Amino acid sequence: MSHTSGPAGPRQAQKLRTRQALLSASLELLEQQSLSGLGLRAVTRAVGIAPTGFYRHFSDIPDLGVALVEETLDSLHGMIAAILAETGDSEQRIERTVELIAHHVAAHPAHFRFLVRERYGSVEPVRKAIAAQLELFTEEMTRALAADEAARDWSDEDLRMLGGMYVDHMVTTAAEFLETGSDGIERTARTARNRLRLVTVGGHHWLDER
Amino acid sequence: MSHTSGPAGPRQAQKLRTRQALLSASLELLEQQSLSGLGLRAVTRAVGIAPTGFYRHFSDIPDLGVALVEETLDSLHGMIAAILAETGDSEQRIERTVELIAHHVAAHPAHFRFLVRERYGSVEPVRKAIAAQLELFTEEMTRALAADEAARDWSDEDLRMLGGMYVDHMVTTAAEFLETGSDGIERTARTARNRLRLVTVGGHHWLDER
DNA sequence: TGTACATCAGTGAACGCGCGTTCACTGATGTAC
DNA sequence: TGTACATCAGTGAACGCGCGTTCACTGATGTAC
Repeated sequence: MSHTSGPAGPRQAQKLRTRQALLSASLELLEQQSLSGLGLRAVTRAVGIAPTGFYRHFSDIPDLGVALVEETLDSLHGMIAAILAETGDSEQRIERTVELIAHHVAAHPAHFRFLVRERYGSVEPVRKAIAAQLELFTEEMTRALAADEAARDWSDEDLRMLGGMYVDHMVTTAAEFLETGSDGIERTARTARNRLRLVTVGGHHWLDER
Repeated sequence: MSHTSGPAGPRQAQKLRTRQALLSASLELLEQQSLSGLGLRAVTRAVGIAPTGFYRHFSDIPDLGVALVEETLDSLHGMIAAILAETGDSEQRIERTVELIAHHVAAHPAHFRFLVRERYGSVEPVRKAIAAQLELFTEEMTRALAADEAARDWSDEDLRMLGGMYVDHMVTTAAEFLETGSDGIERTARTARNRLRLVTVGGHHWLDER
């Protein structure tokens, strides 16, 4: 084995491909059911390997679930980075934020469905992994807020609360886009923008009323 | 059969008691797993009747789930009524609201766990039933907000958005209380109060910035 | 009130099915010399 | 480069188990007269 990554011959590469196939087949099956109802046999059947092959990659379904969290939250991370990169006045940023959420949800519906469903699901390791990742996003969001001069007199705790509200709002909005048929998208987007506006207005006057 | 309720002899009464036992045993089992993983045999075993007895009360597990939603959301309705009945200035109402949420969650943890877990769970009829009930709460909350003179110039849509934020906040806060060990309760409560304050401040200045 | 019949909540045996896991295996890939 | 041995991703048979559902049933409760 080399220092960090090990050899990467054809065998290793094939193993990775199979692992990836297991993950994406699972994600697809999870559009219709929750992780606790997903069977190892169903997953291997979808991929086209024998049931026992599963154990070469994961010890059980919760273990696969945790791996899915990591894959899935890369999606969300990309979205957050895109949102934070937006410039312009707050109204423009609000509009772009909601557009970006709608776009990312439409591009990766299975990722978001999994995230929303398992966030409070019954598989503890997965719940924990999601909570940890959302925690990281809150920190990232909070740092971005702290860099804004409008927040120079905010306490750390208040900034974190605000960052948490934005992250929560993103997840809630993503869930609403998933539930809404294509005809309700504009109504959902309008409500999402108004909620962001309300929070922003509250933020502008936060220090006045402390 | 009489006009509305039918006869209520010992047989009917016994049937109702068994039905109730099925519902509460299910709720207890659901603290550890999600509805899609709950088995009809596990439920009847917990109650002490034969598996086939289940069908005298429900056609399947999703059907029982929908009945659970109704029972569970009576809890939430009681909480909302108590919150709306609060008087005093907004700071006092915020404090009482968070206290009431903490108290109701501690008193009916299984109800809230079920609600939070199945809200975006994989059993469609249950998801639909929860969404419909939360919709009713949003309307109730919106009517209460509309009665407040501070909201006399708000549009219906904006009031509804605000009502939805309050309902969402309650559910989110309930979920947080459930996830938090007893040592984090005060921290969770403080964050919940601050979020309510932020939304309230935003509401006070909403019309200024329109 | 007493009798004869109807209802129906709960029973228990039986079924076929898909599940997770074990085990010894195969054969292509990797490695040491 | 060639050879001999090691590794290990994927196989396939077998297992015991709990599941949901069917069916004909029992016996207490309900009802008509």
